[in-house]
Formats: sequence, structure tokens, C-alpha cells
Amino acid sequence: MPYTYEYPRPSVTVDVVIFTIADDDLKVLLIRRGAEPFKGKWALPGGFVNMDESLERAAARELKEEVGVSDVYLEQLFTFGEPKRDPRGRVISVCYFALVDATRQTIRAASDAADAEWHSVFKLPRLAFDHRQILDYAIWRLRNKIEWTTVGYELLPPKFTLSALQRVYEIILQKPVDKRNFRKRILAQGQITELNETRADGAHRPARLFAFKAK
Amino acid sequence: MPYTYEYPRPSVTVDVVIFTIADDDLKVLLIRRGAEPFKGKWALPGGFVNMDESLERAAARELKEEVGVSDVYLEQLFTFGEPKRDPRGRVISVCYFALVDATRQTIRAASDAADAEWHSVFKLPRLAFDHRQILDYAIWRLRNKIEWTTVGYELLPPKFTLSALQRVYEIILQKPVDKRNFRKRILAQGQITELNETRADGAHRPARLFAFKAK
DNA sequence: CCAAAAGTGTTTCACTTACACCCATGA
DNA sequence: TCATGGGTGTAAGTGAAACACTTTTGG
Repeated sequence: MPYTYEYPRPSVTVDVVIFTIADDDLKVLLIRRGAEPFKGKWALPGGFVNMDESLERAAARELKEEVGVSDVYLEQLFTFGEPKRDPRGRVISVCYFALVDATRQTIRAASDAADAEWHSVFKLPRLAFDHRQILDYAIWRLRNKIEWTTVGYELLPPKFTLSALQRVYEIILQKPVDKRNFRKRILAQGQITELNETRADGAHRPARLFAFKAK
Repeated sequence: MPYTYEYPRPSVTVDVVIFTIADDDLKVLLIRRGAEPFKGKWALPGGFVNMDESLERAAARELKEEVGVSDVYLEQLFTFGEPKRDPRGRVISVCYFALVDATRQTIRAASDAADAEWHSVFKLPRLAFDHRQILDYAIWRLRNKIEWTTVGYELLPPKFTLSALQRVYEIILQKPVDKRNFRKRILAQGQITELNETRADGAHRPARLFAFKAK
């Protein structure tokens, strides 16, 4: 541990990989950069950490500013700090990943960005800085996590059908999932409750709705 | 992403949780602080990140300085950045955890610390800053990781007996492990090779030595 | 020959996987 | 009545857990 603070200090930012499911696809929010370097290129939303806010609060603030939501799933991902990752100087980026349910997201124009858009993670443009690497890592984490935990629910509204949840898994894992085994496994986890409601909109047999127990 | 760097900058340090197995116990290297705050208290080894070195290099450097080893297992753990975690000002700490095998560690006195010592993680003194929280998280990660991966080998010398490896697991998990199932499981992983050597020192039946394949 | 650690297989149980048909509804 | 997505069970296979005795060596 240091004795002194008379030491050159790097800049510290938080970048947030914000995922959602929309149009039957896994999407990530990207911001088109309005200034150099990488002007016009797409980048992850992010910004400086204020001196009086925690890292997680900074990430939550970004999320609020860029997507206009709070109380969503937010997890620290990794801290990227290669000396040359930003051409302007030493910037250390503490990265987070967030899961936002498709019905809540309402993108706001970010104050420091020309444009914000949801992009399919399977058809990504060229990204600024090392953001492609960050995003790839986030996808890898999401895929692992969905197999061992219950984060999948975070991408759905409070009431959802099992078919919708299954689609979330299929989209993220990019492989078909067996319907019967999926339902058995999910129900066996005991984390969701069957509701006495069905979905009204479909043209076919109405699907039973479920809800995630703890949130 | 920021436009400007005219922004207050926090200090950034790396702290390293260095584990080893010694005296049939899981040990962590702690440094006695020689200055305020927390003067005289034990703390994790750590220090500032130089402007031209990566975070991982900074952690490796600390490891080299404090324990005198390189080429050991090193993994980023978490970044702690609560605004009040250091009474002197805003300090963000990128934490790593390292696994050092018991035969290699030769503690050196650290340049900025009065003393460095291995402590049992089960009999810890009061630690400086939020280092207890960091250490608890590192132990949790180690326990998880050892169940799903092969990091256990990193705590042993290149040639080891299966009994020694089993003890590593028992010490970390703090529960007895079934010998036959353990051997089956480890061998089935296909990550270690049986050597044509036995351990010479024991007073009883000599144990076969094994080696980790990829390192 | 005794004490102590090394080494070795089989059975049981739980969980995962593969797989195909009927149901309910709106058009 | 038909097209479409919703919903259900069983059998086989795979991996984890429980469990006790024989072997080899040094003293």
C-alpha cells in the first residue's frame, strides 16, 4: 500500500455493456462517437467516475443516462488497463455488464454522443478502442452465466412465458434447446412461480405466464 | 466515452492476494504497514500502477517484489472503488489473486513495508482498509475455481503426489475429500501425467509422482 | 511384523439427454 | 378444420458419491 499520492494518476472510466433481447436477437447498446479519436465509430457507453461515487454507481448512472432505466441487473465484468488502449493517454476502464428487459428500454440520446443504437451482437460494426474485446468478453460471460445462474430472467419483463425464456436461452447460446428438458430444468430450479394468467395476444393456444420469485 | 481528460483523477493501485499452501494450511501474504493510516496493521501487498505498465504487469511486479517469484498463476479478481475506502482520498484498487507453490516462495522484505509474513487465512489479524473484504472474496473465488478448473496444481511444485494434491483440495475446501473418487476425477480430467518416479522421503510406501501437463 | 500412507472397483443414485404426440385457440 | 405454438412423460445414459480392504515400505 502506498505512502504517498504524489504519483501520476491515470484517468478512470466505467464502460457498460448493456444487453437486451429484441427482434428475436441479442442486442447491445452502442454510441456513435462525436469526437476524435475514433470519431464516427461505435463505442460502448461510458464515462468518467466521479470522485464521490462508487464504481457501481457510476455504471448505474451511465445506464440511467443512456437507457433511462435503473434497478436492472448490473455486474462488474473486468478492468481493462493496457497502457495504449486509448491514444490520448492512460485510461483505465472498469467495465460492467447490464441486462435490460426488452419492454423497459427506451433509449435516450446521450449527452456526449451523437447517436445511440441497439446493435445485434452478431452483426457488429467496427468498434472504437478495445471495445470489441470488452464486448466479446461480456458475451462469453453472459453465456457462461446463463448456464449456471438465473440471469436469463433479467432480460424478460416480470411476467413471461416459458417459450419466451427458452428463446432467450437459444438466442444467447445460439443453439436450439429441447423444450421439455428446458422446462423441467427451469421449474426444478424453483426460482419461478406459475401465475394464474395466460398471455392474451397470441393467435394460438394461450401460454401460461410465470414470474421470477426473487428480484 | 469521454471527450476530455480535464477531470479529477483517482489514484489507482493494484493489490494482490497471494496464496500458498504451507504447514498443511492455506496462507496469504500480508505486509505490516509502516505508515499511517493503519500504521502497524496488516495489509495486502500492493502499490501504484505505473503509467506505462499494464494492470497485470503491475500485479506481477508486486508479486516479484514481495515474494520474489514470477511465472505464477495470476488472475484479476475484482476492482474495489468505494469512495471512502482509503481515508486519504479516492483510491481505486484493481485486485488480483496469485497462487504460488510452497517450494518456490521466498519472501523478501518489501521496500515500503516494515514486515511481510504468511498468515493462515483461518486465523487472520485485523486488516487495513477494506482488505478483509477483498481477501474474503479471493477465498470464495479460489474455492469456486478449484471445483471447476485445475488451478489446484498451481499451489504445488512441478512434481507432486496425488495425496498432496488431495490435501490442497481439503485445505482449501475445509472438508474431507474421498480418496478414490478424487483420484478418479482428477485422472479423468486428463490434465496430469503419471511419472516413472516415486517420492523418496516418506517413511512408508513411496507415492507415485505426477506432473501437470500444460503450464 | 507392525505402523502408516499408497493404491485400487463396484454399486447406487441423481441428473441429463433424447425423443413424439396431443391440446387449445383464432382465423 | 386447419395452422400454429403450448404443453406433457419415459427410458437410457452419464457422472457423482458412498464405501473397505490390500499393498508397499521403513523401522
